[in-house]
Amino acid sequence: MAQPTDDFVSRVLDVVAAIPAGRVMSYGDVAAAIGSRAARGVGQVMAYYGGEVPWWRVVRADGSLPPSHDDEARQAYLEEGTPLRPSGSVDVRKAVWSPEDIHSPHP
DNA sequence: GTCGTGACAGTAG
DNA sequence: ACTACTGCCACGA
Repeated sequence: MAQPTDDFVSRVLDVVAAIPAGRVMSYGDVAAAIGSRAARGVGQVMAYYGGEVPWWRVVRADGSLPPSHDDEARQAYLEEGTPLRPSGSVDVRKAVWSPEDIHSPHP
């Protein structure tokens, strides 16, 4: 049954799973991509179902990594080649991705 | 059925 | 730079 959980979760997982390697999306961006502002809801979905999607490609609006998993995420960025900043965060300026950017104007 | 909490965002002071 | 409030969603007690 399409409970509110499965519906919201399905959309979040779908968007997160659609993020290509080397790119990242902020919680608010993911929420906006599914037509909601539940940045918090997205984080909750990650906490419960994040094991099924590249949660490390989801970062905070300022590019900061999750306080509890920044170490894992940072390692993944090195493997994916995500633009990192000397501050230890992601260069959101270049790594921010959007479902409409699938065309990738220019790498 | 209400309250509190959490991998958040944005604005205001 | 910081804290505080609000908005949104789901889960646990």
